[in-house]
Amino acid sequence: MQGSHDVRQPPLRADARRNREQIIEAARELFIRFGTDVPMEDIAKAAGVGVGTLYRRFPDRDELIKAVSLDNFVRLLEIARRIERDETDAAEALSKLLHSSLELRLGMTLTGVSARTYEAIQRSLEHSSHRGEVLAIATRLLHRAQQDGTLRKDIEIGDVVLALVLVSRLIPPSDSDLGEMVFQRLVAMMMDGLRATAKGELPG
Amino acid sequence: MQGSHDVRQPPLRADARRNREQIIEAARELFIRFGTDVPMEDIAKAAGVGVGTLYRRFPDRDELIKAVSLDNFVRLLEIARRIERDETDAAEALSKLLHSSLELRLGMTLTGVSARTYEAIQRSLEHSSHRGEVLAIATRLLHRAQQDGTLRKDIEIGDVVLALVLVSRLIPPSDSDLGEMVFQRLVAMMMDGLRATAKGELPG
Amino acid sequence: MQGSHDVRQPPLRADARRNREQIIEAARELFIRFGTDVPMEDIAKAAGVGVGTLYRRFPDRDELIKAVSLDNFVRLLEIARRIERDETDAAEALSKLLHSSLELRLGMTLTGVSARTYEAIQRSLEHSSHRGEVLAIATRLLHRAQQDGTLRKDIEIGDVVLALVLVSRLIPPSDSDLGEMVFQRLVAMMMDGLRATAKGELPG
Amino acid sequence: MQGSHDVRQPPLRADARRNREQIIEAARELFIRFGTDVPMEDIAKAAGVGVGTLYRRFPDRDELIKAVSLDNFVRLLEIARRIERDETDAAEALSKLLHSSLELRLGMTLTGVSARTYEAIQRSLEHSSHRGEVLAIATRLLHRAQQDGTLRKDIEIGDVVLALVLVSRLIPPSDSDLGEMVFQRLVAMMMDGLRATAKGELPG
DNA sequence: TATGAATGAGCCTTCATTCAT
DNA sequence: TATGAATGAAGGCTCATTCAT
Repeated sequence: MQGSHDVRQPPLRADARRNREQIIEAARELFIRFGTDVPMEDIAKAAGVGVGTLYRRFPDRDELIKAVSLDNFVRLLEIARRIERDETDAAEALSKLLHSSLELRLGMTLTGVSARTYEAIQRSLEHSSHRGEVLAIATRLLHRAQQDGTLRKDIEIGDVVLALVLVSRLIPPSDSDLGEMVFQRLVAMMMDGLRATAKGELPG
Repeated sequence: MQGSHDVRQPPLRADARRNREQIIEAARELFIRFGTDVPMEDIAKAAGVGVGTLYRRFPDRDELIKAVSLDNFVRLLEIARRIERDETDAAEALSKLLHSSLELRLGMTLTGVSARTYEAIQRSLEHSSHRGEVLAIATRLLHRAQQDGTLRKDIEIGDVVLALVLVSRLIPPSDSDLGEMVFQRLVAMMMDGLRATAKGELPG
Repeated sequence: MQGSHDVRQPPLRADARRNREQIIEAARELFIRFGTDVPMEDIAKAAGVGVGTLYRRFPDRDELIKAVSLDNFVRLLEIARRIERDETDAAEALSKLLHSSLELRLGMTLTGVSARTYEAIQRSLEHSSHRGEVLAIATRLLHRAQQDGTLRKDIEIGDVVLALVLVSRLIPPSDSDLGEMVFQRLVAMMMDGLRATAKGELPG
Repeated sequence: MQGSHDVRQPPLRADARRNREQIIEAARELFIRFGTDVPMEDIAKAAGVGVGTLYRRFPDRDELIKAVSLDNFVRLLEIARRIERDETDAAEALSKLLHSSLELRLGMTLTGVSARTYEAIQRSLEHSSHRGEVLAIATRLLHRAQQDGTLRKDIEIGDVVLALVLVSRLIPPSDSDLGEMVFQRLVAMMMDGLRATAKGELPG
């Protein structure tokens, strides 16, 4: 699955395709830094195109958000597959997956996105299919780790996902190395919370 | 919380004071639900006053955000003091503090707040003083818990704060009981990550 | 019914009311000259207010069109009543009514108004009530004229209305006196078409 | 109508010519239904070509309007000639001419056409030549009818033209048969207004 | 030559803030 | 002092027109 995002459309012309990718790239960047309500014009400028081009490709802001979000999942899926294939220690694999999601800022702050839009995005076919596959991989990893005895038995994949979403939503604290470090510690702590040695009782 | 939030101002008349409180209350509510960029007019309406009144009290949006944020810390400080006084188990106390912050949605999503503003808020005198006191309490609790051997020794108060901010920033997951439960599990997991039994090495 | 256009609203402040009237006046003028799709900003400017004010009063273009249209009918109703009261010759009265409608450009070209909007306007309560009253008067006049034997018996009020709408939709041929004259001749001709002496058979 | 509408151009290739005609046809259709300010892209799509092709044929919207309008007159002229040749009763011939214009929606609402453009169109050579011929025919018919004593003597060709423009500008009343009927009655009434039996005095 | 992508000007609308009542 | 009206800057989006493929 290397990339054809559009279904049932005549393939884009080479230049149009390049534009599309630049727009998504620029949008991801700006969404992460300023939230999903940055001016469309800024996105267009960052992508090196006019607003018109942006709107031709993505009829409105929601479509663009959806596209960026989908693109994120496409990348993550690729990563998840590689991790599952290459990493034998299941708990370690899960940890790597968490880190990767973080790097993608997968749960970028969806500033100003209405609940309706959010649901729509989630429900979109391709989106949910990719998400489903990533989840399937994560679930397999979790189960293996639980059977290995490295992760506690009373957690479910939902707990992992929530942690992930949560962390990735953190506004990057000024891009500094310090910020990076803070992230790392946090993830490490959370992983510790997931381990089999943990003693607390989980509610629910 | 013995009252006058403003320094060096003649105390407000009773009705003016009531207005001020209603505005802060309404703003907190709307900030949590829709982000800090809700229309000022909506806030005024929710508070039952005209925009003019709102602006008389808070010269601009940033002032209002600052005020709501400060008000949050005032409340939290009160809670923190009570917890420290009443709860003998330090780790448990820290856990309660985490939960309370959560309930206040302390780190309400500061949508659209520029980094500059954010810093300004943080630096503001009263603000930092309250925050400092809460932090001091949390630090005492952490140290006690570490000496008790209930929390691991390689964490610092910053880790706790980050966890706290993080969790409190969660978009309220649709107000349902399920959402509540999800919260609880997450916090429990994080607490487990903080415990002395945890085995991982923290980076940094 | 001298003028309170808003139902169930607190009465507007004096200045606001004046603005409202100026806006309607300006809009009527520009709608007639350039169609109902003139830039809102031009209307605001012509009314001597900012766009914001215009939008505060009329949430969107359709509301403005509706208001202008209603205002037209309010005026026409007043005129119709006076004519019915003062003019004893029924055919002459009808002719005068035609001329008045014309002067109001009652059927100003509703450029770019969607069918949906158009219907909505027609259906609006106040609108249809006013229109209904004008129609009632016109119908009475027509019947009287038919009994007098001055107007032909095979026409109905709908024929008159259509003629009226039609004529008033004519783009004013460059405001000249010539244009005025042309109008007059046309109406005269149409009246002749309505008279009892006419010999043609009407289809339908 | 022996074909080349453009003067002093090499005749178009067969396919180009077909494109041209399809565009004019589509434009007429859309102009009538939505006014002359429909998006150019819609016209192109309806004609089954790309916008580029449309612009190659008609450098801008005004040219297209002019072309459609001219095409209308070309057709009308043909009709007028046939009517004059075949219909012996002059008043009846005039009536038929009115109806034909109506069917062509000759005076389609020139939404958003600036006065300047409008004048330009009128003045254009071919346009005025065709219009001139139609007018000449209409004038001959009018005179004949006046001498026959079937039409009143105080009207001029301009009155007829105005009536015609007027009627043809009617927004197609929802395509229904009822709408058709309404048209017919109106034209009949106007013809009656033109007849010699009419008694009114025309101003001017 | 035909196509449809890209551009950007222009209008629409919202809303923070100011100010008359 | 409280209110809500007025302003205008800013961002959204559309579409006429140009231009690369």
